[in-house]
Amino acid sequence: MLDMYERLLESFGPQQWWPGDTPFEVAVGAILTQNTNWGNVERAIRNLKRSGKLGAKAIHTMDNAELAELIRPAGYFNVKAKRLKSFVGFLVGSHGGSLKRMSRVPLEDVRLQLLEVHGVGPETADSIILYALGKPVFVIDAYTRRVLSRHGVMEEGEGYETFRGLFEDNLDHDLKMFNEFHALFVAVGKHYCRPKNPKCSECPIKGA
DNA sequence: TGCCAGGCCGGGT
DNA sequence: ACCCGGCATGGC
Repeated sequence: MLDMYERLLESFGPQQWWPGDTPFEVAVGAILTQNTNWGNVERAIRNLKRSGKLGAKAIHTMDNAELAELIRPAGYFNVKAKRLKSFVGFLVGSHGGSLKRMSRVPLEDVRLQLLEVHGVGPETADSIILYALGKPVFVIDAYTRRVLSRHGVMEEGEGYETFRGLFEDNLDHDLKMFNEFHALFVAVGKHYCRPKNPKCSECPIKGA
């Protein structure tokens, strides 16, 4: 696994993903980007900022229709409006509206809490934990699965936890490295592992 | 022009 | 325990 990381880092360089202005913005982005191009998410976040609504209280008190209109460019705007509100409801109700406070809860505990939130599945939960809370969990996404299965490392249909275990059981739990590694899977996936356009023979991790 | 994007839920087998 | 349809905008 580690040599794969090093190859990817050498090929694509540091990705420096998701600095975001605040952890809250990062968490919102994690929900908005579900099955969605990041460029569209940025527009939605700009709309929220421009309206002064990018905050826990603002979203908590906004009605679904108004929120949906603001996040329209991110697609699935009706379902995502509900999901954002359920996440913020959880944040306010269980952690005083503060990701800082939420980050005091041990990793596996906060992970189980997030998975209870409507609209937060394993990838979104782990993206929030890694990129907004700054705790070392390994995020698995469609690219990770596809790249690994195309290179014969694991069956694509294996469960999320099986993929997560592959990394977490075989690597140091290093925040910076987990952060970069996941982002690098997205980068390599976009270049060499599109669903109907695989270019595995040119992929830098070939044979790793 | 289709195809694709940093998923998840609910209902049906 | 899986499988599938629905959700929707915007770039290439």
